[in-house]
Amino acid sequence: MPSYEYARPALTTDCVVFGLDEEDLKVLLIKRGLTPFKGKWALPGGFVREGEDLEKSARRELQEETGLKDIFLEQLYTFGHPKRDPREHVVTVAYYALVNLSEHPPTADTDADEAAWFPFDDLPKLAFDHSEILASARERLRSKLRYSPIGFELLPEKFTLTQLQSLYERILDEQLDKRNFRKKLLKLEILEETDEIEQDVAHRAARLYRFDRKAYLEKQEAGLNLEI
Amino acid sequence: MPSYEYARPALTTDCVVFGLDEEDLKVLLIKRGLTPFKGKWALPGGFVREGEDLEKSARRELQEETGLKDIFLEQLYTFGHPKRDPREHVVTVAYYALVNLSEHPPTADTDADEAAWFPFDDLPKLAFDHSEILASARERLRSKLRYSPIGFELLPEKFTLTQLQSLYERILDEQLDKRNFRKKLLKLEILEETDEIEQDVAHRAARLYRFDRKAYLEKQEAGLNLEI
DNA sequence: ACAAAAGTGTTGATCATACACCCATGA
DNA sequence: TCATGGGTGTATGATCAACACTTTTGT
Repeated sequence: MPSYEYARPALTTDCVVFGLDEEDLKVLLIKRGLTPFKGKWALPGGFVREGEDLEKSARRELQEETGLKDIFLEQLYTFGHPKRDPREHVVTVAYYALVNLSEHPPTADTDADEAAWFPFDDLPKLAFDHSEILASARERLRSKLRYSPIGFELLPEKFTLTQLQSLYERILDEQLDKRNFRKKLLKLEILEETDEIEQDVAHRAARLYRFDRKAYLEKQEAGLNLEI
Repeated sequence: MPSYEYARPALTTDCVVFGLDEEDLKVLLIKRGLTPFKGKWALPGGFVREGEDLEKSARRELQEETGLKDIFLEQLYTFGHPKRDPREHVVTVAYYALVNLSEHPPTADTDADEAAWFPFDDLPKLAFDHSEILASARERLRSKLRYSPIGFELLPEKFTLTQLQSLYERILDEQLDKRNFRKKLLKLEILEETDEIEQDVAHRAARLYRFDRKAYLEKQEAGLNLEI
């Protein structure tokens, strides 16, 4: 059955970009310059080109629309309800990405459209089924964080244990015990203690740690359980 | 940016159907009747039609090619490498399905092609990148089984605890302790004890249990951890 | 009576949780 | 010297892993 017997749905990629600052878990949205949903906020994304790899497409669109590149990106789910785009049947392969907000300030570069960070808990109405995609990405982030050290992607290279705990608390949406949290994370032996401390704080400065990717990969290979 | 500015990749769905019998974890394959890979074994699947929902498409192809319907089916991952199909760029949304083999005998109905069950550990060379899709489905099955009671989909409605344990052992590929396994599963309270026992065995007959879907959903709602 | 699998409890080790105070620093 | 968050240990209960024998049934 050759493909040209039937009309094809169109194919896009969309990307849920998460960032974290002192206040919130944030999401990067772009303001649409074109119909449909012109002027509405939406996920960055666009049509996949013939011959283009899906992840490459997601990364290309992300860079064109928000300036972001070389960031953590993982496939989320493919959404294909025939009516999700009012024009025609458009299937979208959704990705989610994590960035360190301190290196990607509140308003990113933009190619054509306006881009801005929104608190996840205070989002505008979104175009298409993008709210659904966002909810699904939020759920994935939560569950993935429980068994995989992806949180580091949201932090600067060097961070304090309190920053890390706060990240877990805000993403998992539950309070954690300080002592137990530290014990557990240090026991994993995937954090490297640096000899630096945080700067410019009006109290005792905390030690800075760094994620030890190599140690993590070795432990993962060895089949160790790295749940938090 | 309207979709017709660029040529579109084609879109298919493919389905990895797992079954379990006394011997093996098995996979349902079809023999391709058309080029490319004519005569080679492949996953059941085919082109998504304009206006057709993805999951519906996967189910339709599955029924057309293997006769299977109304089975557990879940989206796996979307594979889109531009060269995965030698003809042109074809993106496939892969699903995986679980069936109770005792109700779907070794050779299924077929629409156009030949369909047959193969032991997962002794597969023929497959068309396209279907080996990769299969490996990915196997991994998903393993990890999903650890925290979700999907194993019941592979068993008859009523089953013994030994059957269930054997299922876990074969999918997780590790030996489990009989007493601990029983304790753990019974404590979850998602198994309903029937008043029947297995028939025609040359030894003491085991009690039959049934998966209590309602109890499971309630516990899941309540946020209980149902890891094995 | 024998072969085959069913069924059943206890113990020790490990892990998770709960919890409160002193310390270092800058203002 | 005060305010702020940094950093630390222990005790209790819960959970997990290891382990072997008796029971039931069919042949």
